[in-house]
Amino acid sequence: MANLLTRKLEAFAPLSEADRHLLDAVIREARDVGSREDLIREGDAPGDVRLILAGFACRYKRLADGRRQIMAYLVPGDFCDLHVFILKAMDHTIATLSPCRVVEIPRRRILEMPERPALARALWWAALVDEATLREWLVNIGARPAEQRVAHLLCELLLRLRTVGLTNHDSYELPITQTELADTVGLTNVHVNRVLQRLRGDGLITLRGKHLVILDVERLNAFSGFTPNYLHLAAPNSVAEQSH
Amino acid sequence: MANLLTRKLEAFAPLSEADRHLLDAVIREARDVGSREDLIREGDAPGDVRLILAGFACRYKRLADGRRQIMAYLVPGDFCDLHVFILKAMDHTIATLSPCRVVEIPRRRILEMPERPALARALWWAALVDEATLREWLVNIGARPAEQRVAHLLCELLLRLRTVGLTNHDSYELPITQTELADTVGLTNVHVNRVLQRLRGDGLITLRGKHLVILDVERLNAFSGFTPNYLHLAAPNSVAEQSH
DNA sequence: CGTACTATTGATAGATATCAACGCTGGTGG
DNA sequence: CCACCAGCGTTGATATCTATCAATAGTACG
Repeated sequence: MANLLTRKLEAFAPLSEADRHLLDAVIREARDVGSREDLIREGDAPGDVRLILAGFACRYKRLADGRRQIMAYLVPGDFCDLHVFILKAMDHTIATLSPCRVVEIPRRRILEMPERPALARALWWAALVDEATLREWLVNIGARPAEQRVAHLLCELLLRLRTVGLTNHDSYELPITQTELADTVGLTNVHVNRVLQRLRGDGLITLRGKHLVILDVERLNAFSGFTPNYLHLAAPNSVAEQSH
Repeated sequence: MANLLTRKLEAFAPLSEADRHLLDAVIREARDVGSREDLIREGDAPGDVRLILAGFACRYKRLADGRRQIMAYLVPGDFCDLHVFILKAMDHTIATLSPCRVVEIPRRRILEMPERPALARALWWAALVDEATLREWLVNIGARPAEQRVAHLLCELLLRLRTVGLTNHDSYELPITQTELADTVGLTNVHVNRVLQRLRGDGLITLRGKHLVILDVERLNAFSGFTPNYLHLAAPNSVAEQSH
């Protein structure tokens, strides 16, 4: 299996053999983290750069009334905090949603990237896509009704997971609870439950346990208003399918 | 009057005399743009870097049903697109909300920044703060009820405008329509209108025309759950007051 | 002094949250 | 291996919030 990270970064532009080797080296010393553990907390000083190799993690904030808002999903190939080390304190918490495999990359590894222009650009790209995704989530929560909101999220995840080879045709594993889904789209767990039932009823998806199948991608895209432009993928059609 | 941009960047860390001169030079050739003009549109290729010197602008996306979501306010001292030139196409539109004064900074000016570490770090910081603000907006829209939502926005703007010297005690000019406010917090213009009335009725603010007065900052902060940590300001108390 | 936004108000509809309960499942300890 | 427990998904009834629709009143501006 190809290195997950190179695979993702090459969705932007090809890398040299040397760059790929460097990325391989970076990924060696991963560790496993259990489900629902905080990786770094709001207020902590940012340390090394973390990269998710397997599992789902998220960024979130908790409000005074106990409500929590998930602001990003981190899926395999995503960096937790590529550039934050400039800042003195984290302004949000990062936690696993499922069991995860995580690498910690020494800060200096990242700092020496400028010597490798293609790699540096690829990391830039990754950071810009993260930000663009955040903007799209804002649109999603701010302007779309409940059903299109969760549908949109499912469409986005299909593409993101596909670029790292974690889809099987139009299905993937979504190791997330309905309550967590609710915290990400700004709805109640009860309401999310009903929304999912309606999406199932409309023949758009199948979701049993943690296994999601999108029955008609075109229709789900159209329904939710999903357009992948904000993911800034180089060649939308060139991504190969691969089951884990 | 001190250079607005240096003033903002020094909210992160002091700059050298040379750096400040460079920023002064960058700002010379500004142009005026009318209200409600698009500066760059979704789909366009990013060009030079733009910086707002006066007035309010915003990032927004428009959905198929005509609804629009504003994803960021750009106030004086804010960059429109610091690093996007890596990408091939804009994924959102940037437009003025009021008459604005804008500089276009040649891309190469930005690219030579790495030779000035303090400056480079300051620009990094600005970009990270933009992203952190975006996250906070997501929390705002996703998890806070209507009144706290708009209250929170007003609290944020007070601080952001203060760091560039555009506040007068606890008041500032908010050259924005209620409908635009509605498009940013994900509510209806009618509802925003009622929310504002309640905030007025509770003695929290005064808003006549475009002039906003926050009557009790502490209370508004507490009410809306505002904490400025995500703005990553170096010295919260050291900012001087200055009326325009 | 019209004209066109913008702000405001009232009445009503619709969406989403809240509250409460129940069944299912997977894991865990006896 | 079974009994228990806790978390998760599901359902129903109801309350609350926010949107919609429609109209009127300010306000700015040519």
